[in-house]
Amino acid sequence: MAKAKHTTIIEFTRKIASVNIAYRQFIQSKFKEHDVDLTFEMLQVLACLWNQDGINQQEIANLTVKDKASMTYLIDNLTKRDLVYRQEDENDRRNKLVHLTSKGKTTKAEVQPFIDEMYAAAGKGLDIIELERCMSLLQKLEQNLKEHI
Amino acid sequence: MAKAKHTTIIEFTRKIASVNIAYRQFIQSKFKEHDVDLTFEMLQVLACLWNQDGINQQEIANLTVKDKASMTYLIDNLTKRDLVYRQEDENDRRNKLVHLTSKGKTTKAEVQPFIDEMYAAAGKGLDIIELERCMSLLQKLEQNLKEHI
DNA sequence: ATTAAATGGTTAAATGCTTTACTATTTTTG
DNA sequence: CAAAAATAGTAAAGCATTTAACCATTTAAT
Repeated sequence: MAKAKHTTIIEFTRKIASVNIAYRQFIQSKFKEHDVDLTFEMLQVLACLWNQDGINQQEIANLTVKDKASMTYLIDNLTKRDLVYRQEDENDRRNKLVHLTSKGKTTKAEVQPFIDEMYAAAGKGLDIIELERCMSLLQKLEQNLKEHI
Repeated sequence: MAKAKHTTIIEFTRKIASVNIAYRQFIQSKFKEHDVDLTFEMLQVLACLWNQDGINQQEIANLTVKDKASMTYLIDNLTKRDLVYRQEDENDRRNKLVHLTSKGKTTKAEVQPFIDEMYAAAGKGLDIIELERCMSLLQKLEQNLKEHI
């Protein structure tokens, strides 16, 4: 690979990591400011359920790009906080369906504004066409990495 | 914000997270395949030192986009494995300069090929101009998030 | 010059991630 | 149908991250 391109890829990789961290810090900072006692990961899980309640742990893991073992741990913690509960799936007893408690449901009203704010802030001044072009490049890059493992 | 754009940003955000994970899994998979007993995070630190030995912990933290507390922990772990050692900076005694041991240096030859392979795989078929355009969009997005915290 | 502020590092606690091994259940295959 | 493979979830151990409080040292302000 040409030196210039190699250097560009290295910078690009670092930028992806730092953007990822910026998202996380945005939410953590808003939550701290407003005394919301939730981690970024818990929020990711809750957001899936606000969109569709009663999906199973593996489905949540896929949506949040996490491991099923991490998901067990996260659902445990959310259960301790009385935000969700597990229910066995009668149609396929391997599955545990995850449901929001009433507290889990009301939490949405409390935190959704911060999520909307995050997306609004992130996209400020960005062109949707550019975003889509960039996303398709990211898609190719991800596919490249997965193909060469 | 228009609905289409909001949806695009949400997808975009998820794609950034999944690309980040793809990088990590690429390295973890190569390391496992070749019995290299290093985590992704340890590699990030070592790669900084292979590039420039003897920088301080905060500099490594900045380069790897990590917290200084995480850095203390990582340097502790790398020290236990006899890959690096700390040295007090005589010019500014707040700093600890981190140096590679001889084992830390020889590890580079073992591992650098996988890193090069990762960047080569990632960039395959991608245009450098596109990469730079995408990177500048990511830069704006990151700046947006930081400004609205 | 002295005080206040900033910087670099450490520690501890709580949370999260990853790997491996394991159980239970369902689906595929021969 | 029975054996094998795949899928969903759990558990434990080791590693990583975040926050907050805390030192030590250096720099800035007056």
